[in-house]
Amino acid sequence: MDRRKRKSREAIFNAFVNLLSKKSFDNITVGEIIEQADVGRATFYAHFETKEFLLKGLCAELFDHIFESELKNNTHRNIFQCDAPNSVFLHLFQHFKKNDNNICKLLSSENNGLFLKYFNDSLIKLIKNHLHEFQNQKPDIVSEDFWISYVTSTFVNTVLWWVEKDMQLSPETITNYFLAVV
Amino acid sequence: MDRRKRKSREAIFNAFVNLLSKKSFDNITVGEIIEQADVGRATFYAHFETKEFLLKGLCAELFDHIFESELKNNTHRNIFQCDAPNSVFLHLFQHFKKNDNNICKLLSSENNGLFLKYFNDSLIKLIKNHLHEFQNQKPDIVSEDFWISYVTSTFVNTVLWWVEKDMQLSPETITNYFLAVV
DNA sequence: TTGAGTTTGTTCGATACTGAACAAATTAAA
DNA sequence: TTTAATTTGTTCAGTATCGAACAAACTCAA
Repeated sequence: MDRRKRKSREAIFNAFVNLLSKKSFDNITVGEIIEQADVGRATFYAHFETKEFLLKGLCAELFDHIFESELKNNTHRNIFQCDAPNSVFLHLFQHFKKNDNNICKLLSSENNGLFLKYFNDSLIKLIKNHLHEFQNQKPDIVSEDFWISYVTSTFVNTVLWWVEKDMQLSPETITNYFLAVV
Repeated sequence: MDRRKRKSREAIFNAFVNLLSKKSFDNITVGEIIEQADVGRATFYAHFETKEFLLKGLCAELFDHIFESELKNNTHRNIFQCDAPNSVFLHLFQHFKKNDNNICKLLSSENNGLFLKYFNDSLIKLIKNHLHEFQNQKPDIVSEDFWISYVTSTFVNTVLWWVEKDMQLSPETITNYFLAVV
């Protein structure tokens, strides 16, 4: 990616998450974002159609990172940085625990609907790749699609519950909780 | 200044002073600077003719800040930030004490010749503006030019001596030392 | 409801930056 | 000295960003 694109993109993401740590998504204006990101208005809209797409992009960035660390050839520059563990689920919990870029604020926010939607959508793709890990638990009656949807929503709910309890359990423990129920 | 120019300029300055804190001016290559600054080669040369001009620019930036805080309307964005005291000399000593952007490395470096030259040149302009503070000390025999040169070099030597002694004396004390001898 | 102020999203000419290539100068090693 | 490798400084077509303006949509108090 062109150096300028990468810089603008990172600047906008960083400004966005900084603002998210202070106020809710709905109360953040594009004007505030571009001011904090120190980029022009036209630049913002060259990258993101709307504020919602920015949020979507942030989620994509998170899951890109998760996907990539799976493939082990972590070459491209991503705003999320860590040493990826074996389990993708543990990996995700760890990122939430680290509260990378205040991502948790998005989950526990009053207006988390949009984020949850993206979260869910991205997660489904991830779960599909790891379906084999749950294959033997799947009851024969249910369809695969339903099974994927079930595992995904269970994961989302586990995360929500965990965040609501201020993430007092360790990422390892909550991962085991999740694996135990599905 | 155009947002892009300002950003590139700041990035290059910051990369430069970071490198200066690790190695001497002569051992720093333009390649290293642009890598750390994360800008293209052509961009560097669009801003600075050579590495020497970069150093010159850094000095200018420091003295611009000093001059500006004198005029009290500190509007434009400068890489040096502080609350300016009454005495410009104290102000300068304070910046050295803070070691803003490793500026001291430049003074105590083996190859400080070039920097000292710029330092001296910039300082002369500053001293000229404050000549009235030393006017009653000037012997009648000596010319004004000589007097300026004398005060300037005395200040430079005071700074060098102070830095050499690891700046153990407070900025206030060393300022008084300086004012006492001239 | 009205009107003033804010925010959104778009437009466009001007400009800075990119990336890649290149010859020339410098440095280091053989 | 000769050679290889590094570094310098320049060039240029392609692209992203700038800044400033603008209409349209929205907000909210009067």
